Amino acid sequence: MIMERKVRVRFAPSPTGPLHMGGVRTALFNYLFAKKHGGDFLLRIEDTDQNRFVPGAEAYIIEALKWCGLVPDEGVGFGGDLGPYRQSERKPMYRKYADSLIENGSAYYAFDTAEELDQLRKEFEVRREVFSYDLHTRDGLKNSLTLSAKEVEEKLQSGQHYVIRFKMPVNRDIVEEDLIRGRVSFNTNQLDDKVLFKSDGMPTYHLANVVDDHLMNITHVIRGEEWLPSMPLHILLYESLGISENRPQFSHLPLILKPEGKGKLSKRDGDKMGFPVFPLLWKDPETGDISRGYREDGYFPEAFINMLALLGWSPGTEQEFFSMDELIEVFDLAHVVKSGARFDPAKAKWFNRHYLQQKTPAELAGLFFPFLNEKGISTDLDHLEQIVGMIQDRCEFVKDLWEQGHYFFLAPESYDEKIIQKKWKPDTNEKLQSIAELFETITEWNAEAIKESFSTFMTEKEWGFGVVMVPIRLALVGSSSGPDLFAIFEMIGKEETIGRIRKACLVIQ
RNA sequence: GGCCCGUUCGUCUAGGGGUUAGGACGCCAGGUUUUCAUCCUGGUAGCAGCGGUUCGAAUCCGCUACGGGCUACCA
Repeated sequence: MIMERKVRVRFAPSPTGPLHMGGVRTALFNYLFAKKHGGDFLLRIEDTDQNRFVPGAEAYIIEALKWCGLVPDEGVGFGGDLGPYRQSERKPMYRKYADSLIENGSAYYAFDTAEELDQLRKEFEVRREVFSYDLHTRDGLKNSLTLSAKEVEEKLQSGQHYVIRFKMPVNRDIVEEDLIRGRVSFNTNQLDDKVLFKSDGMPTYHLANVVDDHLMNITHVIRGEEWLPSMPLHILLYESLGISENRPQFSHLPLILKPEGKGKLSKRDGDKMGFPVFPLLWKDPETGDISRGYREDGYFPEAFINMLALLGWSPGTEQEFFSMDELIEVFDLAHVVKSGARFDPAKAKWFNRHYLQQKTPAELAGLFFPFLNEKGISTDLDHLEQIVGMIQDRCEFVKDLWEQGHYFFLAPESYDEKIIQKKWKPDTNEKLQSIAELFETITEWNAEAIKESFSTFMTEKEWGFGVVMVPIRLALVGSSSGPDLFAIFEMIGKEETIGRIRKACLVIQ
């Protein structure tokens, strides 16, 4: 009986900047797959390119994953027995793999300088061709395939810079069953001799990723579609290294596309259309540029995750709201969509609205409280809870509570001009003054009692409800929207209510 | 240019030989309401095109078109 290996997947970002929401989704799908199968989710930092290192990016990635609830079982910042989990710290481990490839003829030394290769690319371009270091060109270049053993030895000894390239085999069909896409095939004649080991002594992504996945017992590689073209190289690498027996299975996720226009979602789209592209706010350490984040924009992590889960995956049912546990329960690679998905910022907001409505007024009051403090407004939580209960269903974000309820704390400083034009008649002042007088006489100040006295009064005067309600609302709120007016009267109190009505009469003539 | 992947309402998607092609967001209309929003109800709208296989194709195959990705000593 063959025992199934424990599922182990990894999220392997490069710390070159803030984590894109597409990256978060990749992490999410990896996490869901791992948890669904009782496996491990690892975080490995792929920092083999020292030139692209950005300070703070790694900490950002870790914080973002934590905020999203995608906590790794192993990895940088999370412990684990198969570390280090930062590739720069694994540098000494890769050399012997590269050497073994040279030894068995799967790879070779190449001494061509970057300048020489650039020059070649330009020459090819003039002829409208594309230079590729491959079976057609490698025999005419400076490498251990064309140079004598002696020359190679001399160059190596003299410390001349070199890289190690994979020698792509001739005319082999590499066919792989991608767990999302099904059968995908490539012919090696179309593939080039990728650099595996750089002249600075670091492996490239291709070598490091294969070696590390092997050493870390990774069973499934779930990554973005941009990696699909290098899958045959990776498969060949496992084979040449003699470690293909337990090699992982591959799955390539579709990309997240711009809401409008062509191409994949980028930071610019967010700036242009006013939505975040990153989970957390990011300040570029070099330029100082700020990129907004879902967290700082007021999204709940559960809304962000729910939205992301349904972007490129569907449960096959009509359920649309999922907790993380529910996602784990039903997640399935087979239901990942193959085509790229356009991101819809309106739907992200809609998800946030849903999760906000799910919260109790007490919970929301707790979240709103610090926000008010920042504005220098002090109040007590019980009072706040009552207010929140009145305006919660009008909000998508916690910050909307202010937009929808500022008048509970501050008297309006101005009144909507359009509403004045439309609803403030010549006799409105007089009517409001008499209503203020009526309010003076009310001793039991609650919505129900006020409404009763008010109704009686209106009937006596034979005034239409609609004629005075809007002006009063304008006086109290500053605009024509909001919850039940009598509830507002009760909430802001008798003195304040009367004061605001009288003030409006003074200001609006 | 070459290679690879993809294509169902405007958007996210279900559906995998026989369905009135389902849901959600958005949008529109109606209802509720003292206002506005929420909410409720309803509506709008789709199988890229052409060939083939088949009694029958959104579904299988091919071609075309379109979209996307890759094509660095970046990941």
